[in-house]
Amino acid sequence: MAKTAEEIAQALNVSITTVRLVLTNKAEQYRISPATQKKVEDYVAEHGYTLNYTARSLRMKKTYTLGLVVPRLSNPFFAKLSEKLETRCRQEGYQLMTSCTYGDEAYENRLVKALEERNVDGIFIAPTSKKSQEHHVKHRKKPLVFLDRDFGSTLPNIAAIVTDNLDAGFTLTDAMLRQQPSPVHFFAGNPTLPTIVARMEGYRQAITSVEKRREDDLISCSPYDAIDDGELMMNAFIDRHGCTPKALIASSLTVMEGALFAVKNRLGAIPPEMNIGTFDEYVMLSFLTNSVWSMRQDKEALAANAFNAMEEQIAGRPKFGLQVCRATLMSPLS
Amino acid sequence: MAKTAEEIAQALNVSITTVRLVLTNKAEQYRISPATQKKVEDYVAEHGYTLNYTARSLRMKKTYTLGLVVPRLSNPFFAKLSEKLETRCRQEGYQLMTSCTYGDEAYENRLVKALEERNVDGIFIAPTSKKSQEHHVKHRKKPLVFLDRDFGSTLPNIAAIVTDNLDAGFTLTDAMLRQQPSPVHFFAGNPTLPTIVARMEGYRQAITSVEKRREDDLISCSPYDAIDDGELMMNAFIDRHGCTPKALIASSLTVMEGALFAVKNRLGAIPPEMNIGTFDEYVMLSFLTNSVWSMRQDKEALAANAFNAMEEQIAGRPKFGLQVCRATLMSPLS
DNA sequence: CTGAAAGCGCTAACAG
DNA sequence: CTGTTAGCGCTTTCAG
Repeated sequence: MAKTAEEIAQALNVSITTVRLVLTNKAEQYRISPATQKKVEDYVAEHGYTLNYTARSLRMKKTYTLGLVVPRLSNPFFAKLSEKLETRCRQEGYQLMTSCTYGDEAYENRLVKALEERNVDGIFIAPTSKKSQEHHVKHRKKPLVFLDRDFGSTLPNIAAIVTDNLDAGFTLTDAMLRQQPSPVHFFAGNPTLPTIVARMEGYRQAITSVEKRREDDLISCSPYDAIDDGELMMNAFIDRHGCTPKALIASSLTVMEGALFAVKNRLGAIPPEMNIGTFDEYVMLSFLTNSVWSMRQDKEALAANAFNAMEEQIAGRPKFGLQVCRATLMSPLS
Repeated sequence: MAKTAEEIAQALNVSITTVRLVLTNKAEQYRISPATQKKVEDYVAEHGYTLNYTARSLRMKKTYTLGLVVPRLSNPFFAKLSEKLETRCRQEGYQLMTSCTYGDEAYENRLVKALEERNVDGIFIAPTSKKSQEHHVKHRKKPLVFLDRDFGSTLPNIAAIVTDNLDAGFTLTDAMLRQQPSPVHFFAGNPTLPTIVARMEGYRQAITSVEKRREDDLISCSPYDAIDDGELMMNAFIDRHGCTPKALIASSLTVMEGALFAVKNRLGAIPPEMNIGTFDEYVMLSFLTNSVWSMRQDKEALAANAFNAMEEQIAGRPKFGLQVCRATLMSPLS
């Protein structure tokens, strides 16, 4: 068991201060005699010393701990994002505490409260709804950075880092239309999410230039962004049209998984001529014989920008506003 | 900003203890007068109060925080596992701090040290190597539970929760052989990992009953359990045999991803007649036209057992030893 | 160069 | 029923 500074001091018959000075590498600065320095160092080398962050935090009112609240880690996008963010935080000496909301507002609020009680220095949140986002800004006692989602609250002083989903939606749709001009359908899971709204809007902008059809024929919606929703939409589609879409964009990887799952169940296989477009790429999608377009979100940049925004807020010079990261098109041709 | 107990006491002209008693719901027990009780409650209702866990932790020498150290969250298995574990911890009032090692021993040790400094009450680890596992048990100052991997250290008093990988390897191989008796190949990423060793051993037991071939012809190995390794093994296989395996088991989902990626790159598509077997199932794999067998690990049970083991250690009545959870076969027929 | 002391907000024990 | 006190291990400030 590593000792506390006081224990070391007693064992060595020097004052606590002296010990601390060498432990915090201020020995030179305070010109501790090399002899005592060595004494302490040797003792530590043998018995070890681990700084007690709890005590330190209490005194300094700073825990070097940050919170991250995401919908679910089983979503590969959030898994990757939190991986990146954790690495970045650690580089700067911060521990990250990650929790999942499962899309439950009330639970999300409890998570945030739990993090505040733990005196985290700040919290990253991918909020579930506009309501929950506003709840957080209204009750915030800590630096707050919204990640991936910003519901465009009317409240001021919000820092949010998101992907340029409108551009992503447009670019994706446009690329698919170049390949095959016939209808490209869109399955939207939870159309209240700003990410989805933006992607749909990009889709619309690209589609209306070539297609005059009523949107109802092209866009399916489902209340949640879960695998079941993708399944439901696909089943409804097949029931109605008697076939799978010629080309399909899903609003998220999860929805695409549900949709393809339904196809596989109904038809026994995924028709290879069905063109697929999605956000949040995942290797396995490319194993299909289908042509797959996907927008790769820049998780690295999202994490880096989010951390920077957090650091600035912690330092007391917050830079509020929306920061946008671009996604890049992964096309089946390249 | 929520007040501290002392601030409330001053504002209300009662003693700190009185305030704390009602805050900790011990008002009844100590028969605080309803009047003062109400006074405090009203004040809290208006101004709020958030318990300072840092101070509490310092005093109680207990943080209600646990650490989790895994190779990477971008591995869907660990993402799901940490999701389950986080939920379970929270149910019991614990916060979980998750970090990724990226398979780096030195970094892993630093992560554990960082968690100890934060005074976590215990640490879950999926260790990178036998060496790192032994390092942790040797230097442990906290309850320790190994997750998913146990290198079978000779040191005593280890608690580990793992999947029955030998059985999983056997069951998987056996099922595939029933379908198609010709050679079933095995791609092993990082054959020093106990999970992989056990899966290979299960494979061997199943295979030797029907096949007399030299193992070299059937098993490929690569030093790491990463996507590149799967790719390398597949490329080598194709170079040597001029074709893809008739049936392939990969030691992990990651390796399978790499292998299929190589196939797709070399041949333009995954030959549909290639039978696929893997551990750690993932929906998307089932979208292939290939027959896919997979062993579904019981992440729920792993998380629950790990948490229980941790709780027992924290309570001072450790139950050491290996706890095994069974995986279930997902066959293409069902 | 080294030492002493205050105090972060809480819990626990004891004193009225 | 309510109040006082010590002390968790650290940082910070002031005194030698």
